[in-house]
This record gives sequence, structure tokens and C-alpha cells, in this order.
Amino acid sequence: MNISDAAQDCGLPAKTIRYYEEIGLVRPGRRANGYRDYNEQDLHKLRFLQRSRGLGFSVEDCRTLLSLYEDHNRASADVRQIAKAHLDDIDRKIAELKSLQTTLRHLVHQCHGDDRPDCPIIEDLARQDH
Amino acid sequence: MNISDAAQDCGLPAKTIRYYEEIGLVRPGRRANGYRDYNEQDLHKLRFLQRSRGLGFSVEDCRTLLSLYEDHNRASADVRQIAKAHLDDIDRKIAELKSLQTTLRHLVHQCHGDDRPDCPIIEDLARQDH
DNA sequence: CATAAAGGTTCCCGCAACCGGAAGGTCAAC
DNA sequence: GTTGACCTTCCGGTTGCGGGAACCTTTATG
Repeated sequence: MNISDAAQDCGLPAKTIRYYEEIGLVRPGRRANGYRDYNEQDLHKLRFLQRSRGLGFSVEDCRTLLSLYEDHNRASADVRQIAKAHLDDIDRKIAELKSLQTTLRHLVHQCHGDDRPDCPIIEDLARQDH
Repeated sequence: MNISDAAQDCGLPAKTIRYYEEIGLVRPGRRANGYRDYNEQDLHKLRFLQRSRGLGFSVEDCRTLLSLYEDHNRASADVRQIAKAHLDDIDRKIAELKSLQTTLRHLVHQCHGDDRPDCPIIEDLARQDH
């Protein structure tokens, strides 16, 4: 199967698939003409990567997850630990963003947004006591 | 004022301050020996940048905000529009992250995380029907 | 059958916003 | 005078690709 069909199948751009090969994640065979040739196992991996990346795992996490996926003697604790760390990261990011959201919401709400220069947002940004 | 004192004052790393100069945000004067010399106006700008970046505005947004800050004929609508767009962006990011959070929370919760290979997380990542 | 379009290949640059570190000049203190 | 703490510029790396050039192969069409 050619790369564009594989891309269609797994939902990843061809560029991304080539990149994953370059960093050693999925190495398809090659035809006589040099074209990449994806078999069913390659496609499984690509779909796995698509899904993992879609859940926000870093590419390096995906590499580890993929090796655990293929390791039938894995400990589920290893998988769980990666997922838990990622979840904690997301929790932190959400908390940060919510804090920004609150501040910005107040500022945007206070600014009348007309053609006068008077602006609580700028005033806040220029305040000395942060 | 030397760069490390300026850094101390505004709360930005010296590396960052040099970078901001390189991209034309804050251009301090130079002493005879070539050292950067920050005056009170430069410090104001740096503090403004520190605060704006801290609220998550992109450096390019900060550039615009800084020019509005210095433009006493600005329209507050221009400031508000930037802040509003940024806020919308944050709202979207929070929504995305919350969705991931929900999914990951379920998966992490379902995995017992022991030394057996049986793992709902891996099974989900390997599922065909996403 | 010739040719054009659509696919494939490699390679290299660019993004955002810096950080780390090397090589070298300057300054204050002991 | 020399040590150490500054300062300078420059170069490379980060994450995860995307865009595009230059070139080859396959397929469709007149």
C-alpha cells in the first residue's frame, strides 16, 4: 500500500508518516521503485500513533506506548504511569489556562472597546505591582 | 542599568531580554564598553512585556499591545479585540484539554496498573474504530 | 505513442520563543 | 596580577511537523 493510501487509512498526513519513519517509529518495506509499502502491521501502528497523538501524548511517549503495545509481557502499570503523568500535565495546563481565562475575562469585560484611548486592559498591563 | 539588574527588576531572564531586543521590542542604549544600558522607559516596556507574556499573549500580540500602550491616541477597541481573540483562543484550548482530560481520566481509572499485560489504555489506543 | 498530470522520493528551510553553552572582552575586588 | 563575576556575540537545539524545490515513476489521456 502506497503512502497516500496509508495516510487516508490512518488519518495522518503523508508528511507526518514520513517523519515517523525518519525518527524510527514505523518502518515500512520498500518496493523495487523505492516507494514505501505499508502492510497491515504498519497500518496498525500508524493508527495507534494517530490515536495516541490525538490524546495529546508526546511523540516520545508514543514511542514508549508503541513498544508496550507490541510487548505482550508488558506491565499495565507502565502504561498507566505514562497516561497518569500525561493526565496530571493536562490538569496543570487546564488550571493555568483557567486562571488566565478569569483574568482576561474581567479585563475584556471592563473595557468598553470604543474609539477612545481609555483602556483598563492596557492599564493593567502597565501596572507596576504584579 | 545593566542587563542583569534589568532582568531582576522586570522578572525576565537576561536571555529573553536580549531576544526581545533582537526582534526589535526593546532597544536599550549602549555604554562605551558595549554593555546594554536600560533606562526607566525601557524598564517600563520590559515589565509590560513580562505581564503581557504572563497572560499568554504571543510575542507578536505583545508587539502590537506595546505600540498601543505607547500610542496615546489609540482606540480601546483595538486593545480589546486582541484580548478578546486571545480569550477565545484560551476558551477553545480549555475545551480541548477538558475533552482529553475526560477520556484519559476514564482510561487511567479503568487500568489496574499492576504487573500483568492486560491494559484498557493500550486496548483503547489500538482500537480500530476511532 | 507522446505527453501531461498525479503520484512518489530526498533534502533543506522555517516556525515560536526562547535556553544552553562556547569563545572572548570588561570590570571590581583582593 | 589574577580571580571571578559580569558582559558581548554567535551557534545549535528544542517539538512536530509543513512548505516547497528538484527530480523520478506511474497512470491517464489525446
